[in-house]
Amino acid sequence: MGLRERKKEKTRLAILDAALDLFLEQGYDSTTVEQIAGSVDISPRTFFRYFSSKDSLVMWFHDHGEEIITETLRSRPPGEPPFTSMVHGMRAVLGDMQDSTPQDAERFLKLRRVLDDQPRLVGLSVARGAETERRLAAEVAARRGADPADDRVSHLVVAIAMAAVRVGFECPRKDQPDLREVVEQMQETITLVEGMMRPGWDVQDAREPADPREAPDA
Amino acid sequence: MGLRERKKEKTRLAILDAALDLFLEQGYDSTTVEQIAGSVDISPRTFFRYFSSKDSLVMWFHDHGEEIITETLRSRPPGEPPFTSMVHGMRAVLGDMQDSTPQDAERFLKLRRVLDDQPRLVGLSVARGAETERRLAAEVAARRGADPADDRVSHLVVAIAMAAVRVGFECPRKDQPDLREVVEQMQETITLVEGMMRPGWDVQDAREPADPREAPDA
DNA sequence: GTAATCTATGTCAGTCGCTGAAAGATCTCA
DNA sequence: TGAGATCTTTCAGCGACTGACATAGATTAC
Repeated sequence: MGLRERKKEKTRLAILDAALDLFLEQGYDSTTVEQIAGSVDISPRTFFRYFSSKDSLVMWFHDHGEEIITETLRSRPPGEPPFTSMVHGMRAVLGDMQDSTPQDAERFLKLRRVLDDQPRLVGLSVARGAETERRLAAEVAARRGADPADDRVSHLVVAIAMAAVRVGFECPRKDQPDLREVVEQMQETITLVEGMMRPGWDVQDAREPADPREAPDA
Repeated sequence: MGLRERKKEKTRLAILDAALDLFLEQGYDSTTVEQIAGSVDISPRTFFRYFSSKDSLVMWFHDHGEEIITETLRSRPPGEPPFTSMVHGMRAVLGDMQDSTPQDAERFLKLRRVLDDQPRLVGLSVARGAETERRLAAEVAARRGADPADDRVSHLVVAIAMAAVRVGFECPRKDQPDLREVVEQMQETITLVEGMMRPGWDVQDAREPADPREAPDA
């Protein structure tokens, strides 16, 4: 990897870090691209050469996650139930998070805080999720041998799985969770949704709101 | 209802119709607010008094649906399983669609076509869905007597239900379906997702595709 | 080591979405 | 009809984003 490449990567991360800090300081909307660019000494035009939009600053996590899930799907055994494969994909994402460098972990946590008081941005991430969903659904449909363009079951598999990840990501309400906690929360949510896939799943623990962990069957 | 009110409503619909037609003719991105305003003889500034953004032109359906679901949730018996309530809400939306005027039906179908070749816009709708989801989840959590701020099961109930509606909305690939067909598709999808909520739901009908590329393993 | 080349960056001008403020037009109602 | 509320337009301006062109720097060929 040449010196040039490394410099680019460095700039990229510098922009990201500067942006996250500014967002946390003064809010997403009141931070301009000009400011971000200014604080890493590049021109606004250059900013857009690194990130296609201000919004895309907050989507790198999503995009990375999508890659991992796609790879995982391709590597799962063909006969496996699609939802199970999706669950493996999601767990792979969580695994990747646990292996991440301290710097990456910090970025992730900052991102979470930014998204936390800006529901619109979560929305954007979800928005990109809609496209992701089509791609992943095609992937899943291919595995099931169904028509990729018109297989609602595949779409639903993906949509439900992604919903679970998102809910897990959003839910921890503690203000300064550490990475491990967030990952655990997400893991629990995935487990939760796995357990839901049977009749009555949504009643089950409504009877006992005090204690979330309860016997799996009534 | 005064003359003023009626005139406003008329303008609103005129804008909507003009916009939908322009979007279909020349694409969403290459249609400017100036053009839309021009074709109904109002100033661009006035456009923004009727619709808070260009994007919001494409969200009226979503917003309307959210209202109906919220109302429905409030009117369901307290003991009912939350997912069942959500299903009632979604069916209410479909019912409302069937009762809509021919003009509204046409608008809906045009909207569908616009969204069809602009995944980003579906995304936007979904994006707003994220906020909707928080509201509805709070509603559901209240019904379950759980903490509205931190109840993942409620979030999941809503997220999964909305995913189903969205998938049903997106999936019909026929280019010129009529309203009845779309509604039926959505209905089927809802039914489908109801049936999924048990172990193995995602394997189940993988056994009977027309062309079983894979043998269901043991 | 110098020249040729490639690529990242900066500058500039311009489009589009969107907003606040102030002035003008229109409707409503006493 | 006149007073007051409400709707619309005009205008000036911000911020995101883009294309075109020029420049500075790194890379490669000689």
